[in-house]
Amino acid sequence: MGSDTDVPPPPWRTPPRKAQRRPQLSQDLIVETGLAILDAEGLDALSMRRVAQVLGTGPASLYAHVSGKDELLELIYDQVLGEVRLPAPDPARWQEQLRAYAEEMHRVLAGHADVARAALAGIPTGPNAVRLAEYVLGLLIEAGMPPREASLALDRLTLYISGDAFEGSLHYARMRAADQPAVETYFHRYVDQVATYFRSLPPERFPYISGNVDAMIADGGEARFRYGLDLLLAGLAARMPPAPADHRERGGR
Amino acid sequence: MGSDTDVPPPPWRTPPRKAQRRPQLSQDLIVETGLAILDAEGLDALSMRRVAQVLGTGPASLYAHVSGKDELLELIYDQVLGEVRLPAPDPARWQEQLRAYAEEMHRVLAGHADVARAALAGIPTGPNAVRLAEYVLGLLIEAGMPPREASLALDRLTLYISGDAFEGSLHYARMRAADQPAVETYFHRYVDQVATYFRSLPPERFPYISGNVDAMIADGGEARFRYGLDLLLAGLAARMPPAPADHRERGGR
DNA sequence: TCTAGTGACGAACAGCGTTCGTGTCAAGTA
DNA sequence: TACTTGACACGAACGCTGTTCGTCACTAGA
Repeated sequence: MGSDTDVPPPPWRTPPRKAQRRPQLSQDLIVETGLAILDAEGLDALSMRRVAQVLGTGPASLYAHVSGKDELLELIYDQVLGEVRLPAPDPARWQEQLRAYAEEMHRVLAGHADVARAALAGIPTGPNAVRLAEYVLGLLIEAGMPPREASLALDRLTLYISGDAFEGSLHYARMRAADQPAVETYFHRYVDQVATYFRSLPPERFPYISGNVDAMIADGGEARFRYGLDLLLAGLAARMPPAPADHRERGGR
Repeated sequence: MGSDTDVPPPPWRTPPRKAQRRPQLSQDLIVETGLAILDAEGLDALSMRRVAQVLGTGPASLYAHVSGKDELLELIYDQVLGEVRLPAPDPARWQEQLRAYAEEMHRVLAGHADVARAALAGIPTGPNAVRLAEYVLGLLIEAGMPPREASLALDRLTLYISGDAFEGSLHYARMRAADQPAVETYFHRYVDQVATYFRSLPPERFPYISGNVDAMIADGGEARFRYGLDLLLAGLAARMPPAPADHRERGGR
């Protein structure tokens, strides 16, 4: 979406205009800088002062382009959503495409450290969020789902994806806070810690937990996300009207 | 100004016998006070200084009983989880009981303002969280689900409940920040605002959103939560092995 | 009665988001 | 070309946060 609206190179007029005293602050520049800090140092390190410092100015200068930190987070989040790539909708394959959408969205959110913590922290109404909502809504409605239920499904699916990414980002933040070197190292230690705690529970009072520790720690974040997605999609498929509402194919089933 | 070093009312807990010089701080008292502040003024107002102020002391005094704010939030959250009441597990009615569990949990979280924001903010491992996990895990395993899948289902269900409550608590926080008098007033205005925004979108670019605004705002938080819960339960039911013995229902769809 | 130790706590540190008042530069107008 | 205007940059400050240090009062044990 951003590729057709922005025109990055106007080379005949602006480039040599280099006023170092006035660094040409803009909302886009602030958002870009904020996202860079978020990716490099995490959400906890993202402060107005930090953004201003990177831009070589004071925090007060940002408020001419951004109403506050909340708006900055929303803008950053929507910028990230712009990376979500969607195939052309094909309602006949709605289930497959819905899964692809969820996994793509999850992939993008996971790729930007703990940006998901900003996702749930505000109600996203940016242009990219709207674009994604339109896609899912259209897919479900064209597949035959009543609009009211389609909006419910969109809402729940979004909540699930954001919630899972949010939870994952918390682990990421803890890893960062603990100065752990690698993701695998941190995760291994964390899982070990939880497993040890579960095993230490009195078996007569918590037989199911203490007796199934290995089963509880068997699956990682990826498998957990897919399992919940499978549950939601199965639930949706059970509610979807059986025959496609298209005029041509009346399949017997 | 600011000479009011006298603490006017400690209405939550008045030490009747002990000397006022030593207010007998304890972890329980701190957690109780923190929960009271959370309920009365919201999570944003819950600070170490605020807790200390209510207890008539300084913030440094709290650190002898609580390692920091994170631990305090975890303790408060687990205290809230203690309010969840569970019936005796009956695996034959696992679906019904699982729904009851989810709604009870949701009810308790919603009853404590934005305590849910503390729920997702930390990984709960308190005694009450373990108790609830044991209940759900046992219910699903005894109903015939493999332990590994049962732990997946528990994980996803917990995420969904917490995520939904978290989202709701954000609205609560915004209502509080906007000094809105009543919940209904705030919600009505918010929904109106979103609906107006959706209607203002160009119909040729966003036909499904702008054409179904009424359907999108039809259902409130309660209905949305139940719908997602239905999806998850339906997905689980489809994966559950058929009942072992007496009663089997032929699905009529 | 003396001593040891534990918990309470004032003060301070470093950082946060945000606002105010002032300064300065670029563009518009005469 | 000279003047005006207005938007933007920004230093400083306010009030807040979580947390730590050093000290001090008090109580329990000898």
